[in-house]
Amino acid sequence: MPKAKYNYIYRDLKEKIETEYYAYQELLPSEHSLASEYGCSRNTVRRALAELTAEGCVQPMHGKGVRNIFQPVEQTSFTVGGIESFKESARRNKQNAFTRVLLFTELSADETIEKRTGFKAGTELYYLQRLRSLNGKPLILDHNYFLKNLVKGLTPEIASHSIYDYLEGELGITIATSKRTLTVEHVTQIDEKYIDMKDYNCMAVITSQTFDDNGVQFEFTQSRHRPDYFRFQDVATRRRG
Amino acid sequence: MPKAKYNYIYRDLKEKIETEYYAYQELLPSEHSLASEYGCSRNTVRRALAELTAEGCVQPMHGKGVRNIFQPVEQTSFTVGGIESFKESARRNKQNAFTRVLLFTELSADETIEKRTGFKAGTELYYLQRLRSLNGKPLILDHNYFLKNLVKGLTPEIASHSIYDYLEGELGITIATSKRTLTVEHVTQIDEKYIDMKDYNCMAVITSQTFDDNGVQFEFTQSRHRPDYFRFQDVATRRRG
DNA sequence: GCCGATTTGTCCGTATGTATC
DNA sequence: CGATACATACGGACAAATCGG
Repeated sequence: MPKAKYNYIYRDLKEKIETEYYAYQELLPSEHSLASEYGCSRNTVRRALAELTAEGCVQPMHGKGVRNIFQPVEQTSFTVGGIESFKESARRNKQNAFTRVLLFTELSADETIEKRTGFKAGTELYYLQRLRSLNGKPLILDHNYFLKNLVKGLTPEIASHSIYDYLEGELGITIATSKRTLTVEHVTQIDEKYIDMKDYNCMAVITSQTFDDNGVQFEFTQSRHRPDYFRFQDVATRRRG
Repeated sequence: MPKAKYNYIYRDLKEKIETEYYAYQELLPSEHSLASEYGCSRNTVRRALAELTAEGCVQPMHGKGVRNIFQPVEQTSFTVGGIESFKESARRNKQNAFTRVLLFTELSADETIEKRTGFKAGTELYYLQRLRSLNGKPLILDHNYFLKNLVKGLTPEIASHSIYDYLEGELGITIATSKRTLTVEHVTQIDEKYIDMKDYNCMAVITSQTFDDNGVQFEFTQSRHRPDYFRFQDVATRRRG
């Protein structure tokens, strides 16, 4: 969708990196030569490189060049990364996804909910519980709160497919950022009721607040994963100064 | 240390956001007016804003303005974020840190280690086990592998203080990026020997490969945290296209 | 050690496009 | 419609780091 030139260059470079057209640990062509290759300014090349740097695909070295440090990740379990719907994650992890809606209600936020979710008391919300299965095995239990004001006309039917498709496709909501916290918590009775926990007494828990492009929080979700099918990946860069 | 102008602007804006000089959900001054305020070009302001955006502090809105969406995080447990030494994390979390070196050896990587750590078989490594305590309670168990070639002259004495201080201060190594994977695993005998696990039978596990500014991996670490004192935070942005 | 060529890092001024109000 | 705001892109300038001769 974005017709931006830097975005095209970003995708092109990324493909050449992933397919090892540029070998691992090798230097990419200089910014100057990339600029003439793509017929653009050096700034535009630099912008594409900045994205690749943020993803940990390349490493720019002052005075030397830009090194390819991309390594493919193993995809054994269910890997979580950026903002994705369950469907998208499942497709990326090449797994068969199924969602069962356990609970679909509406409620008004009180002070307890405000403190936990970030929604002001009195706010009208949808509250859902959904059980996610991969290849037939129930492994993830989601508790979702959606802002009724913004996420209009939500139904159990939609919730059993993809709410994100509905938000972005039907309602024209632009999902912008998501603040996530990852913790490990004791299993609950609800967890044990729906998920075969084997001998684990803990769950990997992702809680997230998600905002649209107006800075309005429209979602709070707690996503509880069985440990052996959970993997979260991240590339961090060291902050100097 | 970075005397870059955009870095100064970034820090100045961040402080004004954190201290609510700019209120939550309010718009910042326009890029144009910030540029004249700081006596710089609009590009330089935009660069500072881009960093704040990546951190989830602000949200730029096309045609409208830039909204402050910073919310302070609760710091009850031990929160992990960017690349930090244990000491730095402890200071940020306002906790008293103590490190005990359980094991300090040298070894040569075999194929099992290569597969797990990313160090080629035959590579000479330091292998350490360290127990981390917060406010007197042992809570974290680290398994560290360091490249002997690069991390010269490591001693148990240094390992009991801060290896990162040693790397950056004494050896002049620049820490660049770290690829991290977060999983939840069963407790091991070693975990139970040193850490009071209460009734948890799982640990929050961060495994990380860390690279210097030449793209050379010099560290592989597995950091095992007791669940109730573990918290990982993250801001993700939705990728379009 | 010095010098010059190359490469990335920072910054500027300007122009144009697009969305909002 | 015009004014304002952010988004993209260009070309140029100089600084800082690296490397080879």
